[in-house]
Amino acid sequence: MGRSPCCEKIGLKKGPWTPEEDQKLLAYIEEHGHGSWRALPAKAGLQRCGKSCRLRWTNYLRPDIKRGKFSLQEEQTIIQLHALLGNRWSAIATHLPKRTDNEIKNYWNTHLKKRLAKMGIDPVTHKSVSGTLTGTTDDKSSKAAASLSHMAQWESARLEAEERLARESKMRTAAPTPTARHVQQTNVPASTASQYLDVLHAWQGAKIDLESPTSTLTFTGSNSGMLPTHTTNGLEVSESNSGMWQRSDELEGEESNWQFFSKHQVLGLEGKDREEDFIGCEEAWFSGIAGVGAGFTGMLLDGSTSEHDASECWGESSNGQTEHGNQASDEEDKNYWNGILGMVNSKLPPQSPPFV
DNA sequence: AAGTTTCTCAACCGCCGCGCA
DNA sequence: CTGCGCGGCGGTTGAGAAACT
Repeated sequence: MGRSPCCEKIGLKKGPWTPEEDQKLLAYIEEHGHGSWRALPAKAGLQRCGKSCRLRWTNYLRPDIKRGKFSLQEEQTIIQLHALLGNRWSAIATHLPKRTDNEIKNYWNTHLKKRLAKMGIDPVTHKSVSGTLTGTTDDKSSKAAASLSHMAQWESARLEAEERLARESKMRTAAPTPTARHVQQTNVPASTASQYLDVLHAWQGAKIDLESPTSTLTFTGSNSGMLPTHTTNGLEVSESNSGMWQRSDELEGEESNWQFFSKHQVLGLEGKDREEDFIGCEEAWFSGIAGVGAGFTGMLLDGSTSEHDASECWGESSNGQTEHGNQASDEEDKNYWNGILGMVNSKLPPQSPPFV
């Protein structure tokens, strides 16, 4: 098409932004909004192209950005969503408030991908490479993988529906805010919520139809939707090996917010900061969320493998070297895992069967 | 202590889809 | 209907930092 470049290549600065440039950009946007990115640099007195300004703003200067280490919960969410969505970083970012797609992409490429690979999980397919991970059976693996595939298809359809609804709502209302893409998928106008819900109901319905051998879903009525509850081999807190999608109706009145609750949240471990001494639990989670492994719950419940596998996960040191053979012999590790189990047990609803 | 390798992440590049004229 | 401009997205790069030899 012979399109012109996004900006004049000559005379524009590239590379790292200086504090002065940041200040200029920040001051301008705070006063005027960004408006047209293409026109912004000249107005703000910056020798940058609009694209560079937009990137700097969205990835760094925006006030609603959370920086620093990813929490364990965020890591789990990223892996879960990547298994469902693939490299759709912007879609993944909509599920991680205050994180940018660029940051998530970087974190995946530099940390999570390597760790999954190291554990014998293909970071692309999220399937076990060897098929022997954590002693899982082939039968379990294939069923879990099939289930995940269904979920991926439905999540994809759901996202498309959300995008469509967002577009429709945009047509009906005023122009969206500059950061609309970060809002559009969670906040749905009441006028379109019913359509949105159709998709979500179908999504939930399909999950019922999946007839997972390890999970059944029941629904209890709520004011405007369904709230899935779970019974998994008599344990009510685990759906498949991953977590659960839940809708929160109480947040914004008529607005519906769908949210993925990780297993740790379901189990009552949410809010625990990622600490060095939490790596073992983290690794256990990785084994579970692979979609093909025995799962965190499985490891905890399966007496024949639980402590062994958990200890192997725990054995991974911070320098990235997997210390095979450093098993449950360490008394500290035992205490640690007992502590985790105790925490899990203490946070379970009274009617839930205890871990053994 | 110095050189080399590896890791991290901000920033860039190019393509794509949408909206407008 | 078509072409163009723009914003957004995902892949990639490269400079600096950290780790290793």
